[in-house]
Amino acid sequence: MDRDEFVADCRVRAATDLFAHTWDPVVLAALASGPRRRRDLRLAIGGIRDKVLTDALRRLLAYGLIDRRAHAEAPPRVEYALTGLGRSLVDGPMRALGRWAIEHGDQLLDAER
Amino acid sequence: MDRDEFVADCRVRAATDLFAHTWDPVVLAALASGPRRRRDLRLAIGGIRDKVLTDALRRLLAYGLIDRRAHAEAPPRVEYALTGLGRSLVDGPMRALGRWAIEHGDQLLDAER
DNA sequence: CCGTATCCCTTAAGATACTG
DNA sequence: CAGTATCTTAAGGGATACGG
Repeated sequence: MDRDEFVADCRVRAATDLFAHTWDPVVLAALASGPRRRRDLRLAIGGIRDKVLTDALRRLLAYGLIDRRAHAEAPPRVEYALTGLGRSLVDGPMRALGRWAIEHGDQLLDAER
Repeated sequence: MDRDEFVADCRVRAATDLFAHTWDPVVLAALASGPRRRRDLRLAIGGIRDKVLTDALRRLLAYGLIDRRAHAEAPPRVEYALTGLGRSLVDGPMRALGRWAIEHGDQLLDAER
């Protein structure tokens, strides 16, 4: 991997932007263990607003990281799940980041925000 | 790694927040090949404003990911470098993210922004 | 249950100019 | 060279209420 691939206009930049929105990685993580209904998602995450969750889901759908399945029932049932692409992101880079956080997280001086 | 370690209030969340600011990972990447003076940093990155670079450097210093060395000379010389912690982040998770981006980046539908 | 519609507030980040 | 000082704009995210 060349150094310049890392700087400014590069594909790595596009990848880090996937984490630019606070809740997006959290939603991805909540889907790591399998498909989930919207409500379960919101409860599992905790502290997320409906609007914010909607925004996050929309972005992740647009990126092709998750997909949405609506079942025509009453009451309505909608499930979200990782796509293959989303799965590869979660199992690869996100897991690596998780391991790093567990190992080095306590060294972060100002990580509270 | 437990599932709950991944969701909402967890250390992974703290880690993803490190990528929440657009230019922070770019600056880290630009320091991957070794210490750099502020000016070189700005030129290597390209398209970054002085103020924005200052903001990014301040955050990274506060997080303990980089350090700053000012040499008492004329003209002034200031060098920034990765700390051990910063190095571990760049060589680990960021590199994993880079590999993922190179492999799967073209599948991102709306990654332009 | 699954969202949408507002309103508000804060902050990132761009643009421009200037100092030690 | 290495920053600081303002100003401005856009957008993320929180709070609350309502609609299909």
